[in-house]
Amino acid sequence: MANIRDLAKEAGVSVATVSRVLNGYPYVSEEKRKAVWEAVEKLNYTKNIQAVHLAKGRTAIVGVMLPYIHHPYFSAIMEGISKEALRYGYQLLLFQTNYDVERELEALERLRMRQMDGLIVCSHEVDWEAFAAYQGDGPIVLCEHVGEHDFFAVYIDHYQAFVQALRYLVKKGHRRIGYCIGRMTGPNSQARAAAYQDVLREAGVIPRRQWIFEGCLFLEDGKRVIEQWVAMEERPSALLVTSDQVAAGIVLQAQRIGVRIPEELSIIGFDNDPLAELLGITTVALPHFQLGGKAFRLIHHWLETGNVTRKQEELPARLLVRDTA
Amino acid sequence: MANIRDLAKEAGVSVATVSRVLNGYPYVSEEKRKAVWEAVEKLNYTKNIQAVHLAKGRTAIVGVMLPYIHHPYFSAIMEGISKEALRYGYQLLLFQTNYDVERELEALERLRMRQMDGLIVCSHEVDWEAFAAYQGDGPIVLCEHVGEHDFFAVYIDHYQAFVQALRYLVKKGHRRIGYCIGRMTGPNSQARAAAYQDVLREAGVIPRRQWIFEGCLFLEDGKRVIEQWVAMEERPSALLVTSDQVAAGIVLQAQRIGVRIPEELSIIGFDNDPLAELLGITTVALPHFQLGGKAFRLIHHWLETGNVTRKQEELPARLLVRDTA
DNA sequence: ACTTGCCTTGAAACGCGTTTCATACATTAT
DNA sequence: ATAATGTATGAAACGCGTTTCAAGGCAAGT
Repeated sequence: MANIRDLAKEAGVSVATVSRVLNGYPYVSEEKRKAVWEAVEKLNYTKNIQAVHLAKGRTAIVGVMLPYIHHPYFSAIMEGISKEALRYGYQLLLFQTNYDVERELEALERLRMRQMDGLIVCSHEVDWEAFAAYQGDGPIVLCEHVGEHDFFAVYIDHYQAFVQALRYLVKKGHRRIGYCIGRMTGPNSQARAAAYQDVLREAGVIPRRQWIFEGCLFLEDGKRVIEQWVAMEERPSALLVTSDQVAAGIVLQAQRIGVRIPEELSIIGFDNDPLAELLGITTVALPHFQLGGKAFRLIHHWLETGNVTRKQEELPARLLVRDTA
Repeated sequence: MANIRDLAKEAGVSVATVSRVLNGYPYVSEEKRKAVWEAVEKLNYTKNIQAVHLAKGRTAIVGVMLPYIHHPYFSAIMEGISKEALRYGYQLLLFQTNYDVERELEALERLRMRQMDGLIVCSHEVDWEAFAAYQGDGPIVLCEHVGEHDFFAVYIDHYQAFVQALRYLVKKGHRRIGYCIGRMTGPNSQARAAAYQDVLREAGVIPRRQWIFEGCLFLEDGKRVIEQWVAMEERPSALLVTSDQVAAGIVLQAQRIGVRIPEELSIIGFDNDPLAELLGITTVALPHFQLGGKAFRLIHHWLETGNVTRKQEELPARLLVRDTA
């Protein structure tokens, strides 16, 4: 593989001049410019991007940490990130963590090793101190509510979103309300748990632990939930379901086994997945795609200018009433 | 940021010795080894991975080219790739192309620039010559049927899969058969088109151009298809739908607008998405996850050993008869 | 005629970890 | 005692593009 020095020799100029030509800098005579391009052609030269990265000290790569890519929620955020990254000529490095703390730390470690210029965290399990420890190593932007923690983030106010949906159910007369969630830890989940406690207390209802269904991420989980629900002695009359995929699973399986929705069980999903629309599922619409886009733009702006105006940005969620609640 | 020379000075050894310690090579006295680790601690040193990449000439990064990540088909392949990549300590660089030839070429160009050690192509639009032109720049593995073309690939035989499903429909008495597909170009699509021609001709039926629905990728497209179907004068009695997402869209919308499936219209999906299972959609199960895993293992083996035993590997597809056909 | 300023150009340093090669000493085999 | 091995260690080269700095040339300004 030819390198820049071979080019210089071939074109009869210095490496500095070659570099200038290759990068389109001014102050090179037309004659030498031509000679360099001819050498490029002749030697079939291509830049070694690794050398560029080392020399420049930056890579134009942003890392994306997420638990699973094969989930509409995360792939939608990713799509949003990806679109913007493309626009600004950045590459994306994927860190699929499966919520394994080891892997999350590995991603942070890679930031510190300068494998990428910044990191977007879609969701995490590792504690806040870990992020704090890597703050000096490059921009980190979260796609989750960070509360009191001093991080850069673009997020949906899941507390408010949950409150909104819960109040709607309460107003409709529901008192036995439960919810389905992916996991109990994580900032989004905790905000939701808080909202659940608060609204139910406000309505004078005692929240029940067994009305919270954990591990609800995929369609199949919805099937499981409705089957558990059927087997319960005291059943909730309404469920908030933090993923439309799961909500769809519930609705479809309910239909199969003859549970009437919303008469016997009201369902409010989250995301506004096309599936929810098609099934007429009442849902809280969340702007995942924009979330990803904004997260990228935030980190990009940070990288390019070195400073950021807003540390945090909140995106709206809105309840779309359809047929299931 | 401290570098390896600072470490050497601090520990009172040479850079070569530091490198040996950092990489766990033998032939370093316990004493110096300790001194180096202490210096690492004291100076809070971390390797600059860019320098490692340049020095080693490899990055342990594999690129993945796909049109959209926000689609179950591709995100499932990605998940398979990702799982294996993690296992072997590789990073993944995402190239989302949207089937834009420019972007596909950009990915290939990055391979040539050595941004990554190899490239996995999940689906592409660019012509075969383009790939051929980059063959010397690193391992390229396709996740599509490559036919006569001399590339490395792991794929599902879509011709056979289509034949299988079509013959089933023919045997069931269908003569007016159509299909839904993402796009007409691309090797998988062409294999399917060929199968469609062949089986219909074999059954003595004339294939009709208007019974082929293009641009079918997402759930919403299914909705569109069934609406078009209703408006047709001569309707097919059965549709092969190359994505369960689309098939689900068809089935659900059909249910809404009162089209009886399979009585009025039989549907066979592809993928065996959980959604298909839940909806009882007859489908051709495709092992996407394994496909991704095998693609990664193939490229990995190639990278590590420099040679490959098999150039191509075929994965099976099998028809799962459920309720819609 | 002389200063100021812009255009061109190249040598050399820089970013930083890896690897090769030579050297020096301590063992073990003959 | 001598040759043959093995262990330990550092200097220097290497991978390769970018960037700084100094210098020479030339035209416009005074």
